[in-house]
Amino acid sequence: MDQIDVKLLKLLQKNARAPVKYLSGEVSLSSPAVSARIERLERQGVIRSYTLELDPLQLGYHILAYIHLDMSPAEKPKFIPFIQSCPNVLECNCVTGNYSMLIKVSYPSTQELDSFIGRLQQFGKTETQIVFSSPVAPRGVMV
Amino acid sequence: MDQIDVKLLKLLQKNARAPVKYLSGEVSLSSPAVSARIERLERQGVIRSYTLELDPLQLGYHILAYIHLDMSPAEKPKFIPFIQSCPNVLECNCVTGNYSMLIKVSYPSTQELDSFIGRLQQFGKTETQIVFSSPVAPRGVMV
DNA sequence: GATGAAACAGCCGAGCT
DNA sequence: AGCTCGGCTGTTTCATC
Repeated sequence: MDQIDVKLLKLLQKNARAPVKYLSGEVSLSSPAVSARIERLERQGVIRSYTLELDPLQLGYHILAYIHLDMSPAEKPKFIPFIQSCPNVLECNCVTGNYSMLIKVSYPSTQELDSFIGRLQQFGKTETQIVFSSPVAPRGVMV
Repeated sequence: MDQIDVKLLKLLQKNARAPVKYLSGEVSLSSPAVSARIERLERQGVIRSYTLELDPLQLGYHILAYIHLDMSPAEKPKFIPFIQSCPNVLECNCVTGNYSMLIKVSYPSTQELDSFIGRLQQFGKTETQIVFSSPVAPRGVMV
């Protein structure tokens, strides 16, 4: 992991479909050399995957919310498979503090969100925060 | 936006570098037809960008945390530019409830996190939750 | 939206430093 | 041993139907 790797990651983060030829010009290396570096970063697992950033609104997801769930540890074995099977769950984190789970969800309307919260309450007490705006839109770590 | 568009988005979400030829086979269309659809989705803004999913740990980011910030609305004009200029801020949302801002950050260690929280406190009261584990790792909306 | 042709990029070899 | 330059294959894109 040297400075050239970092630069390649930055460039690919901006556009994951950037041609190797373009990248090689930016870092002043040959195409095969860049190819080999990218392949290594993939093998090492630094690059987990190439993915899309989509517009939730255009896909009909108008409601973004964070749900805090206060759950007893005994529920966890049941909770984990459940939460992983929910397609609208964008993120679920086990965190410090009273509300032990922090869940990020996206739904077409508050109606579906409410229904989901209802199902969540079998695991514990919830507290929901609706997102109004995002001064910093979700993004990956900066390399 | 028909079912073919949805399928293309799903495939690209799994691998944004998938060749058009492969995609065209999956949806039983010709390459130019698929190319045109992708181009349209880009123009419409459904596809915001092609990006990478990176491993934060391999990049030295060992601490992931959510910070709740209780800020008076008067501070907002100063706060927004500040938070947008912080490279370690992965996300910043304006939410309902007392703690009006929910900020997701990533730092190499608790030391840097603590220093950041110190700077945040000029804007209001904070409450921090460290992430232990992520049963559902951050992901985009499912199409 | 499909087909065929041209341009382009990516891959793999050989030669070089 | 690693990098750079060459040719070859496969993919993308454009014009036409």
